[in-house]
Amino acid sequence: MADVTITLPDGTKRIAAPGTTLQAFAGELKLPFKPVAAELDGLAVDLSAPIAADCCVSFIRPDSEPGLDIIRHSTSHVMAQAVQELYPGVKVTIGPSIEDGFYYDFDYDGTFSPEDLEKIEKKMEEIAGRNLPFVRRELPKQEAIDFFNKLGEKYKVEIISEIPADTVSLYVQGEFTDLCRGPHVPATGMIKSFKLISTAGAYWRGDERNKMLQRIYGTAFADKKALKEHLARIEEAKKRDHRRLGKELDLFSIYDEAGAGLIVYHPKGALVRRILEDFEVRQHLKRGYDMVKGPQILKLDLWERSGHLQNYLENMYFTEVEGKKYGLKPMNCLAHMLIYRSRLRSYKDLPLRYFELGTVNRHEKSGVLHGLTRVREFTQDDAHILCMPEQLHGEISDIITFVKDVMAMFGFEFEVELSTRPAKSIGDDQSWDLATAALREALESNGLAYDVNEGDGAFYGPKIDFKLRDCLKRSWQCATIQCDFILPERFDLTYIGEDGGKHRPVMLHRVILGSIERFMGILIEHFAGAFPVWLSPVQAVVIPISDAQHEFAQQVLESLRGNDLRAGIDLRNESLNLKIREAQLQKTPFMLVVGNKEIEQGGVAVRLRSGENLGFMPLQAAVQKIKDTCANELQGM
RNA sequence: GCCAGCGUAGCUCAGUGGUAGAGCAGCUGAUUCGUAAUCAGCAGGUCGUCAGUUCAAUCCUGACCGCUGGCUCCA
Repeated sequence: MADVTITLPDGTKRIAAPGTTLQAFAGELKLPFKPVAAELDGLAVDLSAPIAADCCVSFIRPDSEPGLDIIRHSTSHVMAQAVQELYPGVKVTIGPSIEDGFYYDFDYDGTFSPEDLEKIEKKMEEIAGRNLPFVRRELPKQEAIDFFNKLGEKYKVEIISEIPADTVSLYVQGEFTDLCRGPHVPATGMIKSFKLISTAGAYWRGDERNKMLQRIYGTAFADKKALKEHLARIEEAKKRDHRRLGKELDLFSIYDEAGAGLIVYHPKGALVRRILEDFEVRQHLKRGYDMVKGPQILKLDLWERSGHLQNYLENMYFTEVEGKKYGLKPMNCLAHMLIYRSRLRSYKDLPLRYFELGTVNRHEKSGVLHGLTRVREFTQDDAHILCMPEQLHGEISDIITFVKDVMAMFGFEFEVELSTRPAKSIGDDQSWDLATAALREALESNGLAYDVNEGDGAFYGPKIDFKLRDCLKRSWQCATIQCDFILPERFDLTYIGEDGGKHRPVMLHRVILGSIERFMGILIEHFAGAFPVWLSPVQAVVIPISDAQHEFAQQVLESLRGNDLRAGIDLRNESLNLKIREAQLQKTPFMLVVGNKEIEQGGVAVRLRSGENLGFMPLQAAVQKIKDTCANELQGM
């Protein structure tokens, strides 16, 4: 048989005998790394695969993204083997690699304790030590089903039954066989740097009606050093956790006595929040929104009419006044629709943009609450835009620009998702299609990359979500734009068109920051507590060196406040070093030190929280410096 | 809501079947200081709540409340 020609990534060509395995071929190449698998004509395959014909081959580095993915996936198989060796009778389900690690879900009647994880880890090391090859087997579906049936692995049987192909692939390592697409590392000996992280309950197929399985999370890397660095990074990230910083910076707290998921703002947290809200009001007025304000409770009939009672009941709180039932608002839209309906509207009035910093209450399941990012009472920077269908595209575009501008100013990166009609929803197909198309077009004309989330829309319409990540890479929805043809109909909202006839407006629900609470949480983590100066609760602290400068320091403080700066003063009988240290730990942007020298020259010595010492500045110059910094941060918004 | 772990002083955390400790913070006094912790003394807790087991529970058991990590859900 004729030799085959292999093209390498750099374009060079090699000749090999047909049937040469990739592993053997890699050996000839003297690669500077130990490959975990290869790409054969763009398809990831095992190194044990033979080269049958002319092809392009590139080898996958263990420290590359696809390489780590394969290592983690193989590690999950090793973990499954370890678990089955230690706990006979445990059924395996699925065990994929995920961002930064992997997990495997087991059907086990007991639970895994931290001590169990240690045992499993030891067993995994033992299996790695056996250096068992990962052997790929392909067999007809029915044979695979019979095979797993014999083992009693009913979950595997269920999965195979749903695979459309005629044959499936299995991977065998020693006594352990798992259904798997592959590829895998050549042998368990390549699994060296891993750690089991945590356990969790997880519903089979993610459905809470199904049995809860026992999930074990772990992570794996190409080498021990990378693993150690990863674990250190997580520790480092925890230091900027907003729950921790919220306490350290005395911003807010949550009290058992008051209730779970309810935020109590301390002076500095309340101030930051207020500054954010002021910023929002300015931005909305600038962009043609009108401020409105609805009540916290509205009669039950209204919630029934809007569809909330049918679709949002389990998230709502109710109360009764003089025999009349009321619902505490979980959303702000109702009052906004009433305002629209309060008089006859002309097409010349549209679009109408109603903006409200609306505080809503939602009953969230206890297990989902999380610091500021998932709470039971929060304030949305909510707006409802009522417009003609032909204005929809422009309005959505403007909102997207609004979101982009605000996120850019804070320095956030975000991900975008388009969510379509869910099972539990109201309205006809035509309206849903129209609304979904409008959102899609606006995204595309703005050149935003997005993922589609089928069936994840609100019950009244499809939506675009903008997601930010917290310090531990968890993704949180902040801005959202929801298109709604349904509520205007339910509330019989109309406008008089050019033709003198009645027409139905379209409604957009949208938020920019989302919830002020959640956004603050993300902000705290993003800046590690060192807020931009314009947002800092204390922009400058005056620090006299000793009692002798107290009077002058007070004058400096008054002057700062007179210039609309948020300033504090540290008059404690403590050393300069201590005061500097504490101001630093509080992330105060400007420390204005006052000693006798400064009094003589009528100014302050300026130190930044970066540690940089700017030295003496006349007081007015320091004030101007702070103001300039703020203006610069706000980028003219 | 479900699975697991946790709940000890204001905070961070030790600890034990015979009712508890450290550091920081706090208070008092001394010190009056030049850019990340001055020194000394004092005080501080029905060990999340409620039941149960026990001669005896902060420790063991159960329920509840809350927190943490996930799952489902969601801004």
